[in-house]
Amino acid sequence: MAINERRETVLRVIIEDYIIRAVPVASNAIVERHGLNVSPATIRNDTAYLEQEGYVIRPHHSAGSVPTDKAYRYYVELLGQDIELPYVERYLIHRVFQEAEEELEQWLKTLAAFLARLVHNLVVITSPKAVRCRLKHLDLVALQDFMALLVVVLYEAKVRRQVLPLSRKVSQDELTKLANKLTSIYSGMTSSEILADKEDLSSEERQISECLAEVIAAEDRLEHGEPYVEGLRLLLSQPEMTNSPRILTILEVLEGDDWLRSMLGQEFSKGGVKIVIGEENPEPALKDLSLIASQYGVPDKASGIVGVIGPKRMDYAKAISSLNCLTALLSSSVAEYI
Amino acid sequence: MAINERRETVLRVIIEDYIIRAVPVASNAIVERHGLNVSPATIRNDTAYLEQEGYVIRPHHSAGSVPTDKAYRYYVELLGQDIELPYVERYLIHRVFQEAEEELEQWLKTLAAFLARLVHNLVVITSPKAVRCRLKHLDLVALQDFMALLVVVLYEAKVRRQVLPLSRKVSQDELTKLANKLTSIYSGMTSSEILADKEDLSSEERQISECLAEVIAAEDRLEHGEPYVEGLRLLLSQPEMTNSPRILTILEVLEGDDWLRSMLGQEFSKGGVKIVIGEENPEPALKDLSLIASQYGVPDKASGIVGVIGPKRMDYAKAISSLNCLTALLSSSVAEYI
DNA sequence: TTTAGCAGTTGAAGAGAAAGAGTGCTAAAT
DNA sequence: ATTTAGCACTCTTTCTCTTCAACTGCTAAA
Repeated sequence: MAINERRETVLRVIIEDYIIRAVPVASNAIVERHGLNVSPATIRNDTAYLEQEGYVIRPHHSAGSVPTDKAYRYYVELLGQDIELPYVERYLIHRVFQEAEEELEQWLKTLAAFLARLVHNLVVITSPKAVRCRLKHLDLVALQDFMALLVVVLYEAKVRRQVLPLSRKVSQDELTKLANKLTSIYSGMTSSEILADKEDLSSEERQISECLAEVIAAEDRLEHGEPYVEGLRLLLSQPEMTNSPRILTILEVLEGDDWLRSMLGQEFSKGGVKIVIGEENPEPALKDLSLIASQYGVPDKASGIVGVIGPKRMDYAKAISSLNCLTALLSSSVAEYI
Repeated sequence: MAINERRETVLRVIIEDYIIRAVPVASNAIVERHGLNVSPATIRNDTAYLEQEGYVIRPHHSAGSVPTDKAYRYYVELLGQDIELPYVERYLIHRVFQEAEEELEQWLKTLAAFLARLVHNLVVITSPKAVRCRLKHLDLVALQDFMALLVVVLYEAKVRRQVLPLSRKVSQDELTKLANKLTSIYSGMTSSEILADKEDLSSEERQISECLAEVIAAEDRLEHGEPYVEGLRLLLSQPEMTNSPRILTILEVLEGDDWLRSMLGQEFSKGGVKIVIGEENPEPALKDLSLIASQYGVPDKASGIVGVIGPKRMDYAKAISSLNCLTALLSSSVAEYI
């Protein structure tokens, strides 16, 4: 009783059948739907073996086989990273990609929504985030007598605002001059460079530059850019989600702020996609979902993440290959803008 | 057989009881829970009348009363607009409001999430949108030889980006000078003012200023600011949502782009809240939900919207008064920044 | 106009019974 | 040693039937 070629085939057939139908796979069906030249009884012997080895379980004693996490893990390792995405899908992704909208946010949202429809699951894309942000430009806007708004424009046209308390009444004219001066000194610098270069500044300018550096440093500290989540309805329309209190706990997690961090906390294998299956998931509420995520961008410069979240029973081949296709495009786009 | 005081009381009691318990209200319960000095049989006569007049229906022949849309409409008219929010809630809203985060987006998100928890339903807040946007500042960033990025900073620190094709190769230095010149000319202007004032410009500058005006005009054309939606889990955890295919169609609408427009398309009664109940809703998928929305800001200058979406059986008094409280705060905040 | 009393309705919950799907096991065949 | 046919067994699903409890509607009296 050992693993052999037919048993591997049987396992693969069970997984792929279950991915499509979401129903336990019977020995009969395995034979019928995949011209294996053996009888159902033989298949039953094989599935008994697979069950013993922990690759499948039965919902109850006389039911068909359902793949376990171990089976899915086996399956994705078997698939590998280099899956060819069918031409039609590839073409569509390219098309949507090229129809760049003027706004980055809108564009990422559109991409996420499109990918979600393609893989029929939830998709999250984070905006590209530079490892070390650099100042492009700063503005100071008078709010009240002792209060100004510091507008910080970073490279990649990211903008941050910060309310700034002043020790005296400063006119808008004066503020504009201040802003111009500081912009010309600090443009192109990172937060630590700004902190280092403070000679020849009045105490007031010094105070603003410290605030400025802190805004940029805060940006640096973020682990990822703004996440765009699309396709919740697609995830929730999956058969395993229909009637269950689970969807509420899932929503609860997804509406929170730190699920992304906890999911993506671990490093990415360079270039490849990261796959988290069921119980491997650190977040308890998501323990019967799978996550496939991929990093795009330029390593050590600027990068973002594209991820697909769906039931464990998801079309891994399609998700992986779509992700590969999209991240390649996004990476080249980021490379251009750096 | 006509409406009289007790019957109005009975109707109010039915509505308020149903809002709390989400279960058909029996004649017994009406008497017991609200010391009416009559017998259940009398109440039954009254509910029979209310049913005839279309204020309540019965899910089946021997069940208690459930309020109709007409009843809710009657109820909110009765409530009026000036409901006092209990001190605790008012205090909490003020507190969250004062804890301003540095980023407008983050702050609105926090406010929406807080309000959602308070009214236990879905909340949407749109960012304030100026009727006529004014340029604060513009930047030009070299991308490639014949391509620049136009960064437009509007008042209220809104930022828009637009890729700009150039007819020749322009250095970053030259672009910066161009941007400074155009900023000094156009700062504080609206899109039509920019279009009007184009004398003394080279054809290149003219081209940029047209692009600039178009970006601002596009912003003007938007009907509302960016919407922040929070509390989906709260809406979906309402008893009427638990097991139903409805939640999928609702999600479908909510994930789309134009439900807000269709819901808020009609004008706001000045100052007051707008209430849409059940069938009054233009969007079919939302026909058994209610929307309560309120506009904040400075009329004809800049404004946004705060809305609560929940089952028809929602706590209208609490929602209306919370909304009033929050919009007052938001309005004064917008007035300050204008 | 209100009330007590009671018959009548309806849905919800539970208990069988029957049907269907699919396996496990055994003994024979290859 | 593997494979297969055959059959008993298990478990879920679905239906029907019954019972129960929750209410109302109606009637006749207060």
